[in-house]
Amino acid sequence: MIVAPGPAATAHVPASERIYLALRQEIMRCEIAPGATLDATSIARRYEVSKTPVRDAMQKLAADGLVTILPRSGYHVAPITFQAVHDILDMRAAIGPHAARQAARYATPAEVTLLRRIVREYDAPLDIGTMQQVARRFHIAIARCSRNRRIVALSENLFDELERLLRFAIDFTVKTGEHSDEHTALVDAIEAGDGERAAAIETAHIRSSREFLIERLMTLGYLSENEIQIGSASRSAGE
Amino acid sequence: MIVAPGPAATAHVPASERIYLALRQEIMRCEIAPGATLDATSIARRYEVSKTPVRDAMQKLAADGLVTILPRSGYHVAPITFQAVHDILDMRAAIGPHAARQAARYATPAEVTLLRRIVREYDAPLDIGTMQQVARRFHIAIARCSRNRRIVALSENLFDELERLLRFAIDFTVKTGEHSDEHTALVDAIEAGDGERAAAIETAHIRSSREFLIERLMTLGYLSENEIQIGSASRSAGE
DNA sequence: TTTCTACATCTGATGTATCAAAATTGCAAT
DNA sequence: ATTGCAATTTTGATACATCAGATGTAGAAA
Repeated sequence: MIVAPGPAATAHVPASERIYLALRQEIMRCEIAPGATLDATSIARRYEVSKTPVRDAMQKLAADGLVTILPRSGYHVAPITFQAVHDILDMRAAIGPHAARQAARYATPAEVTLLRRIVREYDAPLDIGTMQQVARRFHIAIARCSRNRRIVALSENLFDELERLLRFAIDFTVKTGEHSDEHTALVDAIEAGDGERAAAIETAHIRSSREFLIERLMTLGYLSENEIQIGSASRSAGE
Repeated sequence: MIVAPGPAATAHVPASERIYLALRQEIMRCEIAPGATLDATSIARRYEVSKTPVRDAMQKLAADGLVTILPRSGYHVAPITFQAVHDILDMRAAIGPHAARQAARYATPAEVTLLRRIVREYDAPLDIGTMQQVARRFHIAIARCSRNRRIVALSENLFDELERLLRFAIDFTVKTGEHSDEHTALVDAIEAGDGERAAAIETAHIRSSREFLIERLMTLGYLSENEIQIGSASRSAGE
């Protein structure tokens, strides 16, 4: 029962997936402006395919919340609103502490080792961009420890979207070096199996992170009053 | 101004939406068995449309997590696994208390009134089915108070899926009459603006709800060991 | 006879080209 | 300036073609 001479494991390039990934990346990097209208036909031309896979891609993007589909009208990439930023940060505040608490219950020694390895990456001075990447991996690793696939998927989604929303607001060249202690303490709590302490640390961490980001947005002129609106007037998204 | 003689206000029946809703309902009511394979062609015949809207519907269902798409292979309705039940209940444990806490911050008097009206429905003796409906409306009303659209959407999704997962396990004719106090206390805390108390009550509530459901599942013979598996062998979902 | 492998077939998803319907846009007329 | 109509644009749907994977059959080896 050796597995044959396998010509590599089916290197499928499911076309619609290609377009989905490509568009997703462009949207996330804001190479396609928030609020912009997407024309299925021209996209189909650009990627040299028909419109059907484009439709599939649009559906997937809509599922991610990256585009909204107005029936018989058009595909719009989600605008950046204060509401959206708030929702995401608030959602992290709901998920993060819970994930930390569950991680304290379920994390294996191997997983704790992985967490420590990630934390160590904070030692080097990092720009905000890569720091966010590290933070992303760290928190998603914790999410995995929670033994809840939904939480993992949701966490990934939140980080992705947050990255996009902040791309407008953050100067990615800024250097920072910090947080290492906080993260170490969190891993310690997880290793000790102290769920409440882990949750508390994560709560504080997310709160400070949230305040940092909000303040930064306000400093940079977004969030002037209590409304940021980059992109089309958000059609009240209906029911 | 006046909306024309309108043949009814554009009773848009966006075909793909029709099929999506129809299939969704069938899947949720387990009229289509968990783990079953869906044939796009026959579905297209059944609803007298082409395959394209069926594909769109499948994408949406996949986004809801109700079907999994194996590329070039088939559409399968999600099997019922212990993991799935666990994930959903755990997710509620993460979201619920946070929503309650935020509701305590943001709820308007009108919203509190609405919540009290819903709680009052518990006074009459209800079977489990309608009780779940009431519980659903109650918790979603709270989610709305949190001012976080994601939390609202996620809550709705969780309740929907939970309903499906439990349809196998619950005897919907059982009568129960309870919980009214717990819910009243929760609304009181929200009205008083006491977020921590609201969150604590919700935590306890979800915990007892969870235990009730798990115990019920075990009593009924599901969850024999620590695995329930209705439907196809869950292809280990990769990655 | 049994089993394993190689081949052929068949099913069903994926993609293309085309068409129809609806909405937005621009123009013209009042 | 506003309203109504027509033309363009773009989505939504259909029918058809293609292609990968699953299934079934037959033949060879044990």
